[in-house]
Amino acid sequence: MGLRIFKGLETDNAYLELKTSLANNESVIIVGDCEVEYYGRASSTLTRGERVVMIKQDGSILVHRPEGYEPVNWQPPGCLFKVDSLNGLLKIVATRLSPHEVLTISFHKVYVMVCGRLYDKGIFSMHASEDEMKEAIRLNPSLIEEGLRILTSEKDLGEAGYADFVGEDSKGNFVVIEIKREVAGEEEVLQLARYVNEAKQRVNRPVRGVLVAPSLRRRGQVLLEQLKLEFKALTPESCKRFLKKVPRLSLLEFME
Amino acid sequence: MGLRIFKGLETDNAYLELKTSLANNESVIIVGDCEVEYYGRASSTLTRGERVVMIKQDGSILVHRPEGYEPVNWQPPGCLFKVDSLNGLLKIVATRLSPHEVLTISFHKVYVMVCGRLYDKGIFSMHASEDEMKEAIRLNPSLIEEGLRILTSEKDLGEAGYADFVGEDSKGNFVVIEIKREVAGEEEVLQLARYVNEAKQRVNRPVRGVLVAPSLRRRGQVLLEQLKLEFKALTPESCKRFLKKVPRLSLLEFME
DNA sequence: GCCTAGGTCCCGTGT
DNA sequence: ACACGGGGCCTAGGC
Repeated sequence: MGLRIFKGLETDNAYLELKTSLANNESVIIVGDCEVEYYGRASSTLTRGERVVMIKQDGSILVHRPEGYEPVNWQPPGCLFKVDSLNGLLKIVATRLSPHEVLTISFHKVYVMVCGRLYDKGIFSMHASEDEMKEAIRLNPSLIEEGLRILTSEKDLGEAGYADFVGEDSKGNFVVIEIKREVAGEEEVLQLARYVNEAKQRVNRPVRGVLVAPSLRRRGQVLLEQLKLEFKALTPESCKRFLKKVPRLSLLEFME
Repeated sequence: MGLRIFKGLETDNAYLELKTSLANNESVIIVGDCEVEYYGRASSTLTRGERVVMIKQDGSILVHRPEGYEPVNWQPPGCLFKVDSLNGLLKIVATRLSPHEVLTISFHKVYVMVCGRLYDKGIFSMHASEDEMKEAIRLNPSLIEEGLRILTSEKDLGEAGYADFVGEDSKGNFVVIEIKREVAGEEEVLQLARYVNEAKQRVNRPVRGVLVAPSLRRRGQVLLEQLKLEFKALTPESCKRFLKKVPRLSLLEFME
């Protein structure tokens, strides 16, 4: 690791180092006293204060205040950087082309600057998402109801969108299934209703619609009853527990 | 500024410094080689790689890979930290109480560590959001239609939620107005429909519903027609241009 | 480019 | 605590 670390740099020296770093596509962290302006979909100003600015190798940039999860200002990956040194200020202009947005950071003081390429080939894997619920249901449709058979996943229903699953119940009814990892509401019921209506026009037999989620909000319950749809409570945790018990294909194999 | 900066610390020394920093409620930035685990609403693992970890004064923590706008793992403000040094590893455990979630970061190597309190009393101000559209419309309802009068803003419509505005047109009809800063869709039409239905039960005269947004998606258009609601195209930019021309009260004065 | 759908979304606000 | 609405949301996938 060849990180270059600078303490208490004058802004004009910081400018030179930063220019080199950006030319070499390095990551840069700057801690210092700055002000920030943004113009684009919205616009904002932030007066002077001490912050952490992170520039990443993919052309993203974040301005972090000493509190809060979110960056106060930022630019997503792929933006263009221009740096300048004038009147004792280190100026960083990060421009995004589409939509056209400009972020300008002006450092009055640079306390610390860390420059260097970071090597990260680590593998990130996530679990207990909607995908895991889908896999569990595919392997064991009786998690939703006894006798259910899954026919297709991610069924294209044209204008209506994509149903998570379509299947068939023990009585031969067509079943459209929409799965949510979290508590569902009106929006999710409406989504299912679209799929069911579309399916009714395509299938020459009774069509049921089942919303699968950990729970359903009051408004969603009202709409669900009006539209004569059904709800089945199921949590990602219970799906995960089920998957643990079953020797199974990997998610990747499932996807192909 | 009294930032403490450490290069190439052994993990056990990093542990001691980090413990002191957290006890003093300082911000900490660590650049190093680490692995990460998360368990909570979902769960994830991330194998070894070089990353930037930021701990903030409000108890939030972010793990940033060298690419991407978003942190790969994180914990929002208010979490509890526990640090440990064992087997040559610096271990940081950040726990959130509700929902119960645990983030564990294990550093194999610490390249740089920066510790210190940051002072940021800067003032952040945002413009051209939905609020600015509302203010422009309030000052000049004819941006929506000639002869419109605004009666109240944020009218409480009980179960149905809050309409952005209610007003009265030149023919004495009651008008419910929903404003969106961005392209609107089905969801926004549905929201307006709720407000209109609620208003109809409360007002003893014809009720119109107008959705105001830069544009309306196809699906939204269909639903809008079905529900006999109306759409008026208006962009935040045009509202901003209007506001610039008018000497006006501040947003704060408007809010009271 | 637009549109759809999801997220450990986060965040404020109100009940 | 839950629910609802908003965000410069961001991100990924399809067309």
